[in-house]
Amino acid sequence: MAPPHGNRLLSRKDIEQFFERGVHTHLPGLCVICAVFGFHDPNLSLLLAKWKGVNLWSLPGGYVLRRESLDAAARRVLYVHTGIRTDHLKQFRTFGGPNRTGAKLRSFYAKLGIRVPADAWPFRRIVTVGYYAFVDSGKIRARTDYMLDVCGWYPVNGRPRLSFNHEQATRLALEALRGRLDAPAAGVSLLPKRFTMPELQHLHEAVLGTRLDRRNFQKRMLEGGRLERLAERRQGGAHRAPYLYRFRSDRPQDDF
Amino acid sequence: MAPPHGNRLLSRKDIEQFFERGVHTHLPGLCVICAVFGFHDPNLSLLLAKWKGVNLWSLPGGYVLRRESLDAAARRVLYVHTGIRTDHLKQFRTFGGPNRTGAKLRSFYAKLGIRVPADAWPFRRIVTVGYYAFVDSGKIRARTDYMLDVCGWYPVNGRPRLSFNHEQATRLALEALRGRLDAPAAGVSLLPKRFTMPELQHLHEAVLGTRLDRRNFQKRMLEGGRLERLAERRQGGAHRAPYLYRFRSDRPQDDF
DNA sequence: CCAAAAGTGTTGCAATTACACCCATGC
DNA sequence: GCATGGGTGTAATTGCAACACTTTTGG
Repeated sequence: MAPPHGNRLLSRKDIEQFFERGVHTHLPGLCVICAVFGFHDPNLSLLLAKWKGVNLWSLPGGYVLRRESLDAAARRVLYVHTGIRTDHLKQFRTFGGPNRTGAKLRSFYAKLGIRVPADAWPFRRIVTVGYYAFVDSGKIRARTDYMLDVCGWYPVNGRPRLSFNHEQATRLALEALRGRLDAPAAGVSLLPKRFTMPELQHLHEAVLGTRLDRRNFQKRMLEGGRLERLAERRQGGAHRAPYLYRFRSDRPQDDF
Repeated sequence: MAPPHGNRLLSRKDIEQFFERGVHTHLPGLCVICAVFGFHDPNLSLLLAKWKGVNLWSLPGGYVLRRESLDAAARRVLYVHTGIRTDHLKQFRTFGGPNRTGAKLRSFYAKLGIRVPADAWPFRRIVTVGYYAFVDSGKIRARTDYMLDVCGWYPVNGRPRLSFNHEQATRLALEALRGRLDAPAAGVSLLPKRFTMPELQHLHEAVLGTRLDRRNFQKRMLEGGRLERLAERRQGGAHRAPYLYRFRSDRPQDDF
């Protein structure tokens, strides 16, 4: 995955350029949003951004270039706003009500002192393709581009209230994520190469929002032989040392 | 659902108008397609259209008006091309590769003798929101608008090969349809108000593409008490007369 | 030595699958 | 009367959920 825009996040200049030339470089009337769920044992969080100078929280999102796929747009947009890279973005729904607009953004750009055409397409009706992803929020720190005051991880339960229709989008994305948990090797990419059974269990529990039985969980994970137990145990924690496991790499992993 | 365009299907004049004024009335770069599955005991079919004068088969599709939702666009588009109305269109996927274009359509309009701007947006890159539906192909006859030679039902296995990416879209739509079969009351709207258990079973078998056990099927359908058996039986067929059932209407039906 | 986490197997229930016989009807 | 489809119940299996005791480790 080549770094888009080099390694920079969006700058003020990028935004000004977008409003000057965006109609040539981007697909008008279309945007993508990314519901990025983060896991850091044992917590499930959501990547949220607060727009600079206004009381506006949302999922990270942005516009689609004329020469890139929607999937690539989701990856790039996530990167240029938050510095986060992932290849595991999946579509969950496209939103296209006639009253969905970016009208709220006008005052945002006004406060930043960025001159924008009053009728630029980002302020008018917009169709939004929703993506979700699941990453390790311990490893991955979010940065903030020029447009944002804050960008970071918030607990899924007890997060700021989101604007646009992102509350609804988040609910749908979480449902989609839950539906993927029974896939073989679900969640592997969020754990270190060698991980313990309790760690894997916490991941599942965080996503499902429920508690699971240790023994039944272990049985389910081991059946099918995708996991391999190592001789070694994880030392250093309090209490009895748990075994380490790793995923057998010879099998295809759909994963998150 | 108010009849769009009165009760007319698309005429030559509508198409000419679209290419003159469409940029004002429609959202550019966006279209919807409808994978409409039809059931007529015991066959599962798919609604397909052959474009006039060219060897081009596809799912029915069309463009989105500036003032309508995507869902409404899917309903309207289906109607104005095929005369079919349904409220049960559901989204299954949005396709947005950078090479998806309507370039093939240029020669189509040329053969029809319709003057179109060479660079009109329908020939350039287009993002497509896919919808699917499930209707009674016995009750519902498809008509053909001005653009089509043929529009009708074809067996899902053994249909003409589809252009654009509609083969892939059809596969994804069928998967989505199958996933809805375990919903309560799945498939009711495709059957007469009073129907027999074998009829309901054939419907499920057609969608799943497998055979089911009569007794187990009946058990599953009856548990939960959504079906009510009537005293009457369906007379007139060969062999033993099966009971009639109807759905209890006091319960919410998601259905297809 | 106590608290807290991790390892391990069995049992019971519920859901699903498999299966066989009788009945009604048309030809 | 026979072939065909429809009606019904039970037995076997499978999958899932519930559950208790022992081991290890740090404090």
